Amino acid sequence: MARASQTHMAVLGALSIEPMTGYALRETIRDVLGHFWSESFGQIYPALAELERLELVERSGSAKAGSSTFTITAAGRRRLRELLGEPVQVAPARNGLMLRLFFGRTLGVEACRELVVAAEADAQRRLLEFDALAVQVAGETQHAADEPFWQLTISAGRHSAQATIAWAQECLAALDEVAR
Amino acid sequence: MARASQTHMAVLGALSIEPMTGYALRETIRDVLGHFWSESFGQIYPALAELERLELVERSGSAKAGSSTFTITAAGRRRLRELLGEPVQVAPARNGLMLRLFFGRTLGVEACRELVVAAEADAQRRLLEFDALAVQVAGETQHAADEPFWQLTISAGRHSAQATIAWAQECLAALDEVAR
DNA sequence: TGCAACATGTAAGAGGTTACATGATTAC
DNA sequence: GTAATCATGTAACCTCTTACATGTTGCA
Repeated sequence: MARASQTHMAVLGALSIEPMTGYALRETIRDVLGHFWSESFGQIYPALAELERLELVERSGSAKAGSSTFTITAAGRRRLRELLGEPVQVAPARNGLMLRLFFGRTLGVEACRELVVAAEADAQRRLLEFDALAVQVAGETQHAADEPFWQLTISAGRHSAQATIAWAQECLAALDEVAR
Repeated sequence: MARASQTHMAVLGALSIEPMTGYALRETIRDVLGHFWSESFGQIYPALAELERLELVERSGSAKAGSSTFTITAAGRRRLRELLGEPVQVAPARNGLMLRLFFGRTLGVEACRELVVAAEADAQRRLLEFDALAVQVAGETQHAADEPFWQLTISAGRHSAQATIAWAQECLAALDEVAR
């Protein structure tokens, strides 16, 4: 059995919702999974070719004609279930903001403050996005069976953004203490 | 000017606290920066060689002798300040747990529940770690000037863990609704 | 004496991004 | 007609991890 591929999981997953072109696949991943997943063109097309070779997806219309739609096969759905059941791979932590704050004495209090303010603003923006997204998903009646699961991921984003905002405010108070 | 390197930032940063061997460097990064940063051996040694070539660190004792200590130079400290001042690079999001929950209808409610329970347990464990870490850092009088900054990163970890716990509990309630 | 931990490095390869090349279709 | 968008793919390159090879030091 081929080894687990996270890209295959994302691509098969997206195609399990509805058939689409490679281009639309990328847009869907960016717009729908964007707050917790990403794939680039350089990954998507080779993945589709590989999945086609394995008969996990089917292509209708030729690539030359400018546009071909990919549909997940029954074997593809089985493979998707298999991939989803594999242990979650935790990506090694790499948080550039925390690295800078850790060396805050060298970076300087003012620069730290700016980074924290920017992080808070970004979290506020994300919070608004999640609010809008939750309403939008709730209104899509054609995906009613998926909706509760999708709301879980939106809720996770919201909790994360709120935590960032609370932390940032605590941070700014602490940095005031340091500056004094 | 050489382009920004995140690994150089982490290595120079760690050496700015105290001189050490490559091996100790890896242990320090894992134990001290571990909850928000990681570097592997395969990155650290080439980075040290490159930094030595650029005269940003100095090696005392030869590699052949089995052990050499690396010390940051004045130019190294300047370079570190420069690197810390560069814009934070945001890594593309890749959250395997969220991807699985998003396709929860295919994965199944029970498997989702197990993933969420595991995520909550992990967050609880991290919370205890942060509590211990905060006390430990507060007790290290030799790093008094760095301490407030280090506490900021610990506080971020704590907020993040707490958010995960709150989310997980909400999640389990929502999954009960779905299962019913 | 032999094992565990300390220490340094290299090589192979997976995985991923970016830029480029190319062309079709649609809207103005 | 021409610009923007849709669409497919490749190539170069970079980063990072893993496994391997090698040797030293301390200690039970």
